[in-house]
Amino acid sequence: MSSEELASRGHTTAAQVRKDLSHFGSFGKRGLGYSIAELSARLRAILGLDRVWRVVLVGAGRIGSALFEYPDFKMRGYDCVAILDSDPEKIGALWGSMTIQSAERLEAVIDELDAHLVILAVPASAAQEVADRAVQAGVRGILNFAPVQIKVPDSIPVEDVNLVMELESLSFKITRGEAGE
Amino acid sequence: MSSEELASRGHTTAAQVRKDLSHFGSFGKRGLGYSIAELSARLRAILGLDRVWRVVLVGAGRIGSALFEYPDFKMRGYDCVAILDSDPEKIGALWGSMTIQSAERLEAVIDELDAHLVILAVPASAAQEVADRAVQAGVRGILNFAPVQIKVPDSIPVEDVNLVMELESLSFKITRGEAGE
DNA sequence: GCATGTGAATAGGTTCACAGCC
DNA sequence: GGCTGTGAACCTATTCACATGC
Repeated sequence: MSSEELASRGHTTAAQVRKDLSHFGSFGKRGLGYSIAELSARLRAILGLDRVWRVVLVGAGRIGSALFEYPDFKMRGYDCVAILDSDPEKIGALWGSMTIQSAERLEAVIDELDAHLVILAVPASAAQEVADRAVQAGVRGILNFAPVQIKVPDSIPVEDVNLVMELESLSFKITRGEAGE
Repeated sequence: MSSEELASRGHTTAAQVRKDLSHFGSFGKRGLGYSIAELSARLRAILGLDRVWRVVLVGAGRIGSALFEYPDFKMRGYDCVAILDSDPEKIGALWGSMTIQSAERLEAVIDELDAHLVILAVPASAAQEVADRAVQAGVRGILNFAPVQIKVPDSIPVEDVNLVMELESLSFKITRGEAGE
């Protein structure tokens, strides 16, 4: 496949595709384009997707449940090894074959199960405390759904997903009359 | 509040805050800083948040449910005026005081209720068709949770939320050993 | 011949630093 | 004195265009 075709699929330009890829090496063949199989394998390695990431889900509410049921989740190499919640009503309940455990067990499960990532699907008021404890317990990265900026050491990457901000971005673009995407 | 303090709260620099704000006008007072009340009002107007946006939720699955229950949703000026699904088992069910309607009614509800935005919480296989119909019916913007790039006219902004990509971004940052955020 | 990979040119965005105003 | 608003300097990212290799 040519950089031209990759670009059109990815909402970008051919030059951009080539420049970006060249940053990590030289994967194509001149006159021919890129081999999908090879490109895919190389990119998976670069992105760190050629391994299993063990994930602890904190917060067994609706967002947590939506994530847990997401079909691509396990398929893409993310293994949810524990579900925690602080609500006594929920603790002990089963999601599929997994038992919801007490949020107090956060440090224990990260340590015992050697978890790499934590998904924060808790209320904003609890997010910072859970994040602090997770970092202390040795977690490597955090996916944060709580609508609050959490503070962690620079060495721990955090990705924020804030649904209201996505809607606000739409509002802005519509209001300004900008082009889409 | 000074640009310095705004910066520290927003994970950025004072110069950045001033430059960004200056793009939309001159909201501060020299020697004093910015009035929170005025700044907030001006930014809300710029972002188009000083009005109600009517939203149609398509897909009454777990993601849809998580969104619908999100407390900030209505509070921030987004009014969910209809919930649609194509599953006959779900049609007619109540979420709060709202009845889930047939997905066939998409054009009808957009038109009748003068909806501005559509939230796509449907499987990837259905996303493009729903998007096409929504655009045809006059929707102004789309929030897309389906893990697929939908094609719409340039004049219609689309925001994509892809949970797996957020995790992959974490994987990459951890693998490269980069700093967080 | 054809499409990559890459320097050079360009555009865009961030930081600096200070004049101007409170 | 303090802090904004902004041109100038700087840095990063995108686009161009072509030499290189299949």
